Amino acid sequence: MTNSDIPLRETAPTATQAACAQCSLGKLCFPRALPAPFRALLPMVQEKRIRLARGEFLFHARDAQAGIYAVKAGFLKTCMPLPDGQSKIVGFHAMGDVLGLDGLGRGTHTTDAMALNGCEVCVIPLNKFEKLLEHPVESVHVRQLLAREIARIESQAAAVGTLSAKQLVATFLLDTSARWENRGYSKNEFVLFMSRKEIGNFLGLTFETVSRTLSYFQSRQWITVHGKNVLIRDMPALLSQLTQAT
Amino acid sequence: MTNSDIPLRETAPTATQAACAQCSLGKLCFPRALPAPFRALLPMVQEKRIRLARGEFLFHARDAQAGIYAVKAGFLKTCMPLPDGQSKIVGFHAMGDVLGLDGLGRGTHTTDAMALNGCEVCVIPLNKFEKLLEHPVESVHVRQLLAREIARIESQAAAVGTLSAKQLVATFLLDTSARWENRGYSKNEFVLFMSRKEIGNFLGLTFETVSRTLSYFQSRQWITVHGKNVLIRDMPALLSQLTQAT
DNA sequence: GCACTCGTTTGATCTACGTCAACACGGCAC
DNA sequence: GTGCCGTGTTGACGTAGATCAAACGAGTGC
Repeated sequence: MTNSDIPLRETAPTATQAACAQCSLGKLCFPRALPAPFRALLPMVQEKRIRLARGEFLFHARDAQAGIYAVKAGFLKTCMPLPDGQSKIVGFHAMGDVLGLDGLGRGTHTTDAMALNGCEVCVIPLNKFEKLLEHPVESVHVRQLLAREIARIESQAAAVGTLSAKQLVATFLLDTSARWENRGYSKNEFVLFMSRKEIGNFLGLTFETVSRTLSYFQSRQWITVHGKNVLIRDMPALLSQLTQAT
Repeated sequence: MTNSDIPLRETAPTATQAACAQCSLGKLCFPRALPAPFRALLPMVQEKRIRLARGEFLFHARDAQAGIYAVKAGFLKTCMPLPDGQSKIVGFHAMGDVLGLDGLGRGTHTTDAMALNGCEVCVIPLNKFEKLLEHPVESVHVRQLLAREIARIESQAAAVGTLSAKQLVATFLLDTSARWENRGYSKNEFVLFMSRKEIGNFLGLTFETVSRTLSYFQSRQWITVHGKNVLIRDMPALLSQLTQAT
């Protein structure tokens, strides 16, 4: 719990820092969101990168928390185990997302995190993360990350179990579109990085219903789907679904 | 953003501090969870208490965030507005709960908070809250509150939209029971402080289904319900519902 | 006392979505 | 090429829970 042994500003540049500086994540990435004067902190927090193959786990629920993770490349899902042995996907995560914050409360994770394809993830070990948090600026940043996560999950929780299948799938497409747009890609044309089954699990629907609903949207010319490729052709029509009575 | 003008430890005891020291919330309350050396901070953070009548709002979604709230007495619900004009209950809150954390991310609330009955709520204005957070111990405490909130909502989101009505209502009863027990009351006999309609909204069910499910549990002698009064007579039977196939 | 409202229970029916099942497509091994 | 397997689409049918409806009890005002 002492913070006197960390030479905050004096740390010399290292290979890691250089790597961060060149990182394609740019301002999306968690450490990079630091204001310029605090960039020198980076070498201290970032320990290593992990590569994960499709299906590998970044962490498991009930694992002692090892650290905080920033997704550099690839896609992951986080799943919450249910009492009946099933498990439910609570989030999809892409480049620039931060994972593992759920462990800050109790020191153990509450979800599993699994790679959906080849992934590269930066790891900040927990003890280094704690040191970093002694810095007020960074502390505020993390609090904002946590609060935004609360807002995101709350709105997800509100949607599932209230909205109809059409509303849910429309919401999902629009959310995915917005995420791609935020990352500088087209908001109208993108590739889904998860299967119909995973979308269904996430939305509380069966994969057949997801498939049928996508087909329905396509039959109305609102979208074009070929496997995982999606082209949005009528965004307003999708938006109007959200306000439909049923 | 300066922190030099706050005489942290020198503050003399005040009426407010005395009030906190005698407060019936004890260690449940947010400021009281501070370790003893930091109790002196209290007079600085707690500005006032608000009284709310049934149906009054503590804050609205999109309000600029005014502060952080600790429930001293009574019950509240937080509701998230949905795009179709409906609104969904995302949480019930009782004595000792902290509200308003969702606003830390963007500075505006994402939910409405409404009193379910007569309430008394302690308010920590945001600027004072920020000052308090400059203290590392308190900063950790808030981070834990946030992380727990994430875990709570995540597991709620996982349940709704996946579980059957019987599973949802059983979970709800068991959660409510655990909350009462945490506060030092009986875990087998308690009073629901919300209507069937509100339970249904929270769980993603209609109030008729909630009512029918409670009647079903009663017909099996697992519980006794008279209006809002609940007596749990067979906790294991309720627990076994959670692991039922359907 | 009566009238009125709101919350709750219970019954009868309807429907969105789940379930089961058949088939098509694409990638991969060989 | 052929066979296989995982993923996706589409159809037929079943059901959990929504919807519609009626009746009851507890409050509240007068």
